[in-house]
Amino acid sequence: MAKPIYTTHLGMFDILPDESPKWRAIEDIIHEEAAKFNFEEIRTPIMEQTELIKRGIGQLTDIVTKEIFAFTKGDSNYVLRPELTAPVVRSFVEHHLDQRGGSQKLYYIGPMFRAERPQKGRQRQFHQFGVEIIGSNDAIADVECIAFMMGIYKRIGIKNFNLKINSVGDPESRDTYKTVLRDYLKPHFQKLSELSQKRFEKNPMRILDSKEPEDQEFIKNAPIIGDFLNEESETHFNLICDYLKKLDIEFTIDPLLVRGMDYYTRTAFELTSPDLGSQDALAGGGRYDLLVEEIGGQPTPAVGFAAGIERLLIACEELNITLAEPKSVDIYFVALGETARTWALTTLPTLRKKGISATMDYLGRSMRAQMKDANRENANFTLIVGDNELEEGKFTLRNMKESDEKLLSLDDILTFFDR
RNA sequence: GAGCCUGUAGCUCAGUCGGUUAGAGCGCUAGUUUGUGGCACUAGAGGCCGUGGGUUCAAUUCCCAUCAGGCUCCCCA
Repeated sequence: MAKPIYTTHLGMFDILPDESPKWRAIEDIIHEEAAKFNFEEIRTPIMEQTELIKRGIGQLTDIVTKEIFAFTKGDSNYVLRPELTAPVVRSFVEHHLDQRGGSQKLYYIGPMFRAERPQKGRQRQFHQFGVEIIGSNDAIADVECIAFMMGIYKRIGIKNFNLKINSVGDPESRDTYKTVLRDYLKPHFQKLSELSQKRFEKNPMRILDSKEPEDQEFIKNAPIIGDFLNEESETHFNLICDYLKKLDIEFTIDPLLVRGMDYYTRTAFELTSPDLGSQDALAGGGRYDLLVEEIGGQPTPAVGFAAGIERLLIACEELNITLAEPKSVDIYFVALGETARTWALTTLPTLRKKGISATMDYLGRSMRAQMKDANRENANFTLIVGDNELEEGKFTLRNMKESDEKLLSLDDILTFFDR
C-alpha cells in the first residue's frame, strides 16, 4: 500500500465504521431524552458571519482572538462556528421564533471548529450537543436545562462527575463586584500574572479562573461575587439551588467559576469528570440574558449548555461502558454459481421488506470464503443456495450460532423469520 | 504561542553496538476432501524503516534540519 497522499487536517478526524455505531447510540439517546423534555431540534449552518461570533462570544475571548477559522469570500466574512449559542440566538432573532409563543426550548447536535493545538479531549473539529432555552428568566428553565444535561450522563452510565454552579450576577451586581474586585487586586497588580494584568481592566472576573501559580494567593482571598449579588440575582440563584436539591441533583457552589464566553449572566455551571485527564470539562453552560439583545433582538432572557461528545466518549472508554452492540446481520446468502447469485440478489428484497437485514457476497468467492465472510459479518443465519437447492426449491438455512441446518422452502423461511 | 516525547507492514510493536534478501503478533488473501464459518496448520500479498541533507567504504541504525503526530501548559466542550 502506498502511503496516503491526502490526510485529514490537524485535529480533524474521520469517524470510521467501527466507531460510528457509538456515535449513533449517543445521538439516539440525546434525541430520545430531548423528546421527553419536549425540546425541539434546531440545525443551523456550519458557517456564520464572523461579526456574529465576535459580538456573541466577545471580542476579547480566547475563542475569538485566536481560535476561529475565518476567511473572506467576496464581500462576506465567513467563520466556522466555534460554538452554537450565538448562531441559535441569531436564528431565533432572524426568524422571529418568539412569535411561536412561549419560550423556545431548542437542542442541537453537531460539529464545531476551533483552531487550537490538539491534545487529548481537544480537537479542531469536535462535536457538541446542547440546549438553549430562550424566553424565560425563571429558575425552572435553568434547572430543567441542568436536569436534561445530567439525565444524559446518568442514562449513559457516567456517575463520576462534579457539578459546579455559581452566579456571575446580572450587570448591576457585576458592576458592583468588579469594582470591589479591582479595588482588592489593585495593590497586588504588579504581582499578578501577565495574563491577569491584561484582564484587569476589561474582564477582571476572569482572573478568578486563572491557573497561573502567582495568581492563586490573591484568588484565594478575593471577595466573592455571591456577597455582592443584588436581591433579584440572589433570589434566582437560591431558587436554583433549592430546585436542584428537590430533584436530588448533587452540586457544589464554586464562587470562582467564571465562564469563557462574555455573554454569561447570573447562572454559570460546569460539569467535570475525573475520568477525562487534562481536559476535564464534560459540559458547561449558563444564563445569557443579554445576548439576544446584543445580537439585535428584543431583550430576552435565555439559558443553555453545551457538552462535548468526544469527551463523553473518552469517559465511556475509561469506564468500559458499552454504547453499541457488535455489528450483525440477520441472514447472509451463500450463493454458488451465477444462477444462484442472481436468485439471491432478487430474493434479498423479499426479506428486507419484512424488516430482516440480509446480505450476500459481492466478490464471487468460494463457499468457504463466503462462510468466513458471513462469520466475520456476524450473521445469525446463512442461507446456502446452489443449483441443487434451486431445482428442488429447498434451501439450507444454517443457524450460525448453534451450527445446525434445516432444509426449507422460501415460504418456510419467510414464516420462520416472522416469529 | 511555549515545553516534552514519538515517527519501522492495514493495526500494535520488536530489531539492527552502522554491514548483503528488514521481523513478530493481529488483520487480509488463498489452501488443508472438489458445497460449510469460528479452532488449528500451510502458503501468500503487503514496508523508499516519515522526508531532506551530513558523516562513512557502507546509514533504517549515528549527527543536523525539516515535516507529521502525540502529550502538557494556556484555554475550553
